[in-house]
Amino acid sequence: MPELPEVETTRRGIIPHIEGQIVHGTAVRQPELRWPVPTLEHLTGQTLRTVMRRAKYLLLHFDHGTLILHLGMSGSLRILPPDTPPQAHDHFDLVFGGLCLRLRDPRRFGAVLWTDQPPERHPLLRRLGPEPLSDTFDTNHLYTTARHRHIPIKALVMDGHVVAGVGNIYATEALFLSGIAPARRCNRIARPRIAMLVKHIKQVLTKAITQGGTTLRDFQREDGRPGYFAQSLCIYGHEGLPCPACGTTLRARSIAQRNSTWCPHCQH
DNA sequence: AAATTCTCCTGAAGGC
DNA sequence: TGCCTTCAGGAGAATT
Repeated sequence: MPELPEVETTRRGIIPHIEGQIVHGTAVRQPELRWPVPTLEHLTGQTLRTVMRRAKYLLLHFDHGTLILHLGMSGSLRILPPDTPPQAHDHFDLVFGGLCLRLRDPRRFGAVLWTDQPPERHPLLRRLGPEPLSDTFDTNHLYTTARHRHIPIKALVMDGHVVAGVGNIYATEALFLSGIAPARRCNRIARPRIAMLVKHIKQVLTKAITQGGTTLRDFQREDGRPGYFAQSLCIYGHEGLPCPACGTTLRARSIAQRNSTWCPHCQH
Protein backbone atom coordinates (compact mmCIF):
# COMPACT_ATOMS: atom_id res chain seq x y z
CA MET A 1 0.00 0.00 0.00
CA PRO A 2 1.46 3.32 -0.95
CA GLU A 3 2.57 5.31 2.06
CA LEU A 4 4.82 8.35 2.04
CA PRO A 5 8.00 6.56 0.85
CA GLU A 6 6.12 4.85 -1.97
CA VAL A 7 4.57 8.15 -3.07
CA GLU A 8 7.95 9.89 -2.89
CA THR A 9 9.54 7.05 -4.86
CA THR A 10 6.84 7.46 -7.48
CA ARG A 11 7.38 11.21 -7.59
CA ARG A 12 11.12 10.86 -8.13
CA GLY A 13 10.50 8.19 -10.75
CA ILE A 14 8.08 10.15 -12.89
CA ILE A 15 9.75 13.57 -12.67
CA PRO A 16 12.50 12.93 -15.26
CA HIS A 17 9.89 11.74 -17.78
CA ILE A 18 7.18 14.36 -17.48
CA GLU A 19 8.48 17.56 -15.92
CA GLY A 20 8.44 20.33 -18.49
CA GLN A 21 6.45 18.21 -20.95
CA ILE A 22 3.29 19.32 -22.72
CA VAL A 23 0.05 17.39 -22.24
CA HIS A 24 -1.17 16.00 -25.55
CA GLY A 25 -4.35 14.45 -24.19
CA THR A 26 -6.15 12.92 -21.25
CA ALA A 27 -8.22 9.77 -20.78
CA VAL A 28 -10.61 8.96 -17.95
CA ARG A 29 -11.90 5.39 -18.18
CA GLN A 30 -13.27 5.15 -14.66
CA PRO A 31 -14.55 8.46 -13.30
CA GLU A 32 -15.79 6.90 -10.05
CA LEU A 33 -12.75 6.89 -7.81
CA ARG A 34 -12.94 8.09 -4.23
CA TRP A 35 -14.44 11.27 -5.59
CA PRO A 36 -15.65 11.81 -9.15
CA VAL A 37 -12.78 12.51 -11.50
CA PRO A 38 -13.27 15.93 -13.10
CA THR A 39 -13.13 16.62 -16.81
CA LEU A 40 -9.53 17.37 -17.67
CA GLU A 41 -9.62 18.35 -21.34
CA HIS A 42 -8.45 21.82 -20.38
CA LEU A 43 -5.03 20.30 -19.57
CA THR A 44 -4.37 19.55 -23.24
CA GLY A 45 -1.69 21.89 -24.47
CA GLN A 46 -0.61 22.81 -20.94
CA THR A 47 2.96 22.35 -19.71
CA LEU A 48 3.54 20.32 -16.55
CA ARG A 49 5.88 22.51 -14.54
CA THR A 50 6.77 20.48 -11.42
CA VAL A 51 5.68 17.46 -9.42
CA MET A 52 5.56 18.02 -5.67
CA ARG A 53 4.38 15.89 -2.77
CA ARG A 54 2.38 16.79 0.34
CA ALA A 55 1.68 13.90 2.72
CA LYS A 56 0.63 11.10 0.37
CA TYR A 57 -0.72 13.47 -2.26
CA LEU A 58 1.14 14.07 -5.51
CA LEU A 59 0.79 17.61 -6.84
CA LEU A 60 1.24 18.11 -10.58
CA HIS A 61 1.64 21.84 -11.07
CA PHE A 62 0.47 23.56 -14.24
CA ASP A 63 0.37 27.28 -14.99
CA HIS A 64 -3.32 27.55 -14.17
CA GLY A 65 -3.73 25.08 -11.36
CA THR A 66 -2.71 21.76 -9.85
CA LEU A 67 -3.70 18.16 -10.48
CA ILE A 68 -3.92 16.38 -7.12
CA LEU A 69 -3.37 12.61 -7.17
CA HIS A 70 -3.74 10.12 -4.34
CA LEU A 71 -2.83 6.45 -4.80
CA GLY A 72 -5.20 5.21 -2.11
CA MET A 73 -4.59 1.65 -1.02
CA SER A 74 -3.68 -0.04 -4.24
CA GLY A 75 -2.74 2.68 -6.69
CA SER A 76 0.37 3.01 -8.81
CA LEU A 77 1.54 5.33 -11.58
CA ARG A 78 3.35 3.97 -14.59
CA ILE A 79 5.31 5.57 -17.40
CA LEU A 80 4.38 3.72 -20.59
CA PRO A 81 4.55 4.06 -24.38
CA PRO A 82 1.50 6.06 -25.46
CA ASP A 83 -0.05 3.18 -27.44
CA THR A 84 0.02 0.69 -24.55
CA PRO A 85 -3.43 -0.94 -24.30
CA PRO A 86 -5.05 -0.27 -20.94
CA GLN A 87 -5.67 -3.21 -18.62
CA ALA A 88 -8.30 -3.69 -15.97
CA HIS A 89 -8.27 -0.93 -13.33
CA ASP A 90 -6.24 1.45 -15.51
CA HIS A 91 -8.46 4.41 -14.73
CA PHE A 92 -6.68 7.52 -15.89
CA ASP A 93 -4.03 8.63 -18.41
CA LEU A 94 -2.11 11.81 -18.92
CA VAL A 95 -0.61 11.58 -22.40
CA PHE A 96 2.54 13.50 -23.21
CA GLY A 97 4.59 13.46 -26.40
CA GLY A 98 6.03 9.95 -26.61
CA LEU A 99 4.79 8.63 -23.29
CA CYS A 100 1.79 8.12 -21.10
CA LEU A 101 1.38 8.55 -17.35
CA ARG A 102 -1.18 5.94 -16.28
CA LEU A 103 -2.95 5.43 -12.97
CA ARG A 104 -3.91 1.89 -11.99
CA ASP A 105 -5.92 1.43 -8.80
CA PRO A 106 -7.85 -1.84 -8.38
CA ARG A 107 -9.60 -0.84 -5.17
CA ARG A 108 -10.39 2.68 -6.30
CA PHE A 109 -9.57 4.36 -3.01
CA GLY A 110 -7.38 6.78 -4.90
CA ALA A 111 -8.27 10.23 -6.17
CA VAL A 112 -7.74 12.53 -9.14
CA LEU A 113 -8.72 16.13 -8.43
CA TRP A 114 -8.13 19.53 -9.96
CA THR A 115 -7.73 22.84 -8.19
CA ASP A 116 -7.01 26.27 -9.62
CA GLN A 117 -6.12 27.56 -6.16
CA PRO A 118 -2.77 27.10 -4.41
CA PRO A 119 -3.01 23.41 -3.42
CA GLU A 120 -2.15 24.07 0.23
CA ARG A 121 -5.51 25.81 0.46
CA HIS A 122 -7.41 22.81 -0.84
CA PRO A 123 -9.77 21.35 1.80
CA LEU A 124 -7.92 18.02 1.70
CA LEU A 125 -4.54 19.63 2.33
CA ARG A 126 -5.38 22.68 4.40
CA ARG A 127 -5.45 20.99 7.80
CA LEU A 128 -2.58 18.55 7.34
CA GLY A 129 0.12 18.37 9.97
CA PRO A 130 3.82 18.98 9.25
CA GLU A 131 5.76 16.81 6.86
CA PRO A 132 7.50 14.12 8.93
CA LEU A 133 10.85 14.70 7.22
CA SER A 134 10.76 18.46 7.75
CA ASP A 135 12.27 20.31 10.70
CA THR A 136 8.82 21.47 11.80
CA PHE A 137 8.09 17.89 12.82
CA ASP A 138 10.13 17.72 16.01
CA THR A 139 9.96 16.53 19.61
CA ASN A 140 8.21 19.68 20.75
CA HIS A 141 5.45 19.31 18.20
CA LEU A 142 4.72 15.66 18.89
CA TYR A 143 5.09 15.91 22.66
CA THR A 144 2.82 18.93 23.08
CA THR A 145 0.23 17.32 20.81
CA ALA A 146 0.45 13.99 22.62
CA ARG A 147 0.04 15.59 26.04
CA HIS A 148 -3.43 16.83 25.21
CA ARG A 149 -4.76 13.69 23.58
CA HIS A 150 -6.05 10.43 24.98
CA ILE A 151 -5.63 7.96 22.15
CA PRO A 152 -3.08 5.22 21.52
CA ILE A 153 0.24 6.60 20.34
CA LYS A 154 -0.04 4.65 17.10
CA ALA A 155 -3.37 6.33 16.30
CA LEU A 156 -1.80 9.72 17.01
CA VAL A 157 1.16 9.12 14.73
CA MET A 158 -1.14 7.92 11.95
CA ASP A 159 -3.37 10.99 12.21
CA GLY A 160 -2.47 13.11 9.20
CA HIS A 161 -3.51 16.25 11.03
CA VAL A 162 -0.76 15.58 13.59
CA VAL A 163 1.97 14.50 11.19
CA ALA A 164 1.29 13.98 7.51
CA GLY A 165 1.75 10.72 5.67
CA VAL A 166 2.86 8.19 8.32
CA GLY A 167 0.81 5.07 7.66
CA ASN A 168 0.47 1.66 9.25
CA ILE A 169 3.72 0.12 8.06
CA TYR A 170 6.05 2.89 9.14
CA ALA A 171 4.22 3.70 12.37
CA THR A 172 4.53 0.03 13.34
CA GLU A 173 8.24 -0.02 12.56
CA ALA A 174 9.06 3.29 14.23
CA LEU A 175 7.25 2.28 17.43
CA PHE A 176 9.19 -0.97 17.55
CA LEU A 177 12.51 0.80 17.05
CA SER A 178 11.53 3.21 19.84
CA GLY A 179 10.45 0.53 22.33
CA ILE A 180 6.97 2.02 22.65
CA ALA A 181 3.88 -0.21 22.66
CA PRO A 182 1.43 0.88 19.95
CA ALA A 183 -1.55 0.82 22.32
CA ARG A 184 0.13 3.06 24.90
CA ARG A 185 -1.90 6.20 25.61
CA CYS A 186 -0.07 9.07 24.01
CA ASN A 187 -0.27 11.35 27.06
CA ARG A 188 1.53 8.76 29.19
CA ILE A 189 4.85 8.78 27.35
CA ALA A 190 7.83 10.72 28.66
CA ARG A 191 9.38 13.38 26.49
CA PRO A 192 12.69 11.53 25.86
CA ARG A 193 10.76 8.57 24.51
CA ILE A 194 8.75 10.85 22.23
CA ALA A 195 12.07 12.25 21.03
CA MET A 196 13.18 8.73 20.14
CA LEU A 197 9.96 8.16 18.27
CA VAL A 198 10.39 11.32 16.20
CA LYS A 199 13.92 10.26 15.38
CA HIS A 200 12.86 6.78 14.30
CA ILE A 201 9.92 7.98 12.21
CA LYS A 202 12.34 10.13 10.22
CA GLN A 203 14.89 7.33 10.08
CA VAL A 204 12.54 4.62 8.86
CA LEU A 205 10.90 6.86 6.24
CA THR A 206 14.26 8.04 4.95
CA LYS A 207 15.62 4.53 4.67
CA ALA A 208 12.47 3.28 2.95
CA ILE A 209 12.75 6.03 0.34
CA THR A 210 16.32 4.99 -0.43
CA GLN A 211 15.04 1.42 -0.99
CA GLY A 212 12.26 2.54 -3.32
CA GLY A 213 9.51 1.96 -0.79
CA THR A 214 7.78 -1.20 0.41
CA THR A 215 6.05 -3.61 -1.97
CA LEU A 216 3.70 -5.99 -0.19
CA ARG A 217 1.32 -6.74 -3.02
CA ASP A 218 0.25 -3.91 -5.29
CA PHE A 219 2.88 -1.25 -5.25
CA GLN A 220 4.90 -0.75 -8.41
CA ARG A 221 7.30 1.99 -9.32
CA GLU A 222 6.80 3.99 -12.46
CA ASP A 223 8.80 1.45 -14.44
CA GLY A 224 7.05 -1.58 -12.96
CA ARG A 225 9.76 -2.54 -10.50
CA PRO A 226 8.81 -3.17 -6.86
CA GLY A 227 10.26 -1.38 -3.84
CA TYR A 228 12.75 -3.29 -1.75
CA PHE A 229 12.11 -2.09 1.78
CA ALA A 230 9.91 -5.11 2.64
CA GLN A 231 13.04 -7.09 3.41
CA SER A 232 14.13 -4.40 5.87
CA LEU A 233 10.91 -4.48 7.89
CA CYS A 234 11.56 -5.55 11.48
CA ILE A 235 8.09 -6.57 12.61
CA TYR A 236 5.34 -5.34 10.25
CA GLY A 237 3.36 -8.38 9.13
CA HIS A 238 5.58 -10.66 11.21
CA GLU A 239 3.09 -11.60 13.92
CA GLY A 240 3.68 -15.10 15.22
CA LEU A 241 7.36 -14.88 14.29
CA PRO A 242 10.20 -14.22 16.75
CA CYS A 243 11.17 -10.65 17.58
CA PRO A 244 14.41 -9.84 15.75
CA ALA A 245 15.75 -8.22 18.93
CA CYS A 246 14.82 -10.69 21.70
CA GLY A 247 13.15 -13.73 20.14
CA THR A 248 9.81 -13.26 21.90
CA THR A 249 6.87 -14.18 19.66
CA LEU A 250 5.47 -11.04 18.05
CA ARG A 251 1.79 -10.36 18.64
CA ALA A 252 -0.83 -8.40 16.69
CA ARG A 253 -4.16 -6.79 17.45
CA SER A 254 -6.31 -4.07 16.04
CA ILE A 255 -5.67 -0.54 17.28
CA ALA A 256 -7.80 2.26 15.88
CA GLN A 257 -9.10 -0.05 13.14
CA ARG A 258 -5.60 -0.93 12.01
CA ASN A 259 -3.78 -4.18 12.48
CA SER A 260 -0.82 -3.57 14.75
CA THR A 261 2.16 -5.82 15.38
CA TRP A 262 4.37 -5.40 18.43
CA CYS A 263 6.86 -7.21 20.64
CA PRO A 264 5.42 -7.60 24.16
CA HIS A 265 8.93 -7.82 25.60
CA CYS A 266 10.63 -4.90 23.84
CA GLN A 267 7.74 -2.41 23.67
CA HIS A 268 6.02 -0.78 26.65
C1' DA B 1 -13.50 19.29 20.71
C1' DA B 2 -12.18 14.77 20.73
C1' DA B 3 -12.93 10.05 20.04
C1' DT B 4 -15.14 6.42 17.66
C1' DT B 5 -17.53 4.28 13.92
C1' DC B 6 -18.86 4.06 9.15
C1' DT B 7 -17.89 4.03 4.32
C1' DC B 8 -15.94 3.36 -0.26
C1' DC B 9 -13.74 -1.13 -3.29
C1' DT B 10 -11.40 -5.41 -4.91
C1' DG B 11 -8.65 -9.41 -4.39
C1' DA B 12 -7.02 -12.78 -1.44
C1' DA B 13 -7.80 -16.14 1.92
C1' DG B 14 -10.59 -19.28 4.52
C1' DG B 15 -14.61 -22.40 5.16
C1' DC B 16 -17.35 -26.09 3.70
C1' DT C 1 -12.90 -27.85 -7.71
C1' DG C 2 -15.75 -24.07 -6.64
C1' DC C 3 -18.81 -20.99 -4.56
C1' DC C 4 -19.75 -18.04 -0.67
C1' DT C 5 -18.20 -15.23 3.20
C1' DT C 6 -14.93 -12.42 5.48
C1' DC C 7 -11.64 -8.93 5.78
C1' DA C 8 -7.75 -5.54 5.09
C1' DG C 9 -6.81 -0.89 4.56
C1' DG C 10 -6.35 5.41 3.76
C1' DA C 11 -8.74 8.78 5.32
C1' DG C 12 -12.81 11.77 4.95
C1' DA C 13 -17.62 11.75 6.70
C1' DA C 14 -20.86 10.84 10.05
C1' DT C 15 -21.97 9.95 14.67
C1' DT C 16 -21.59 9.98 19.67
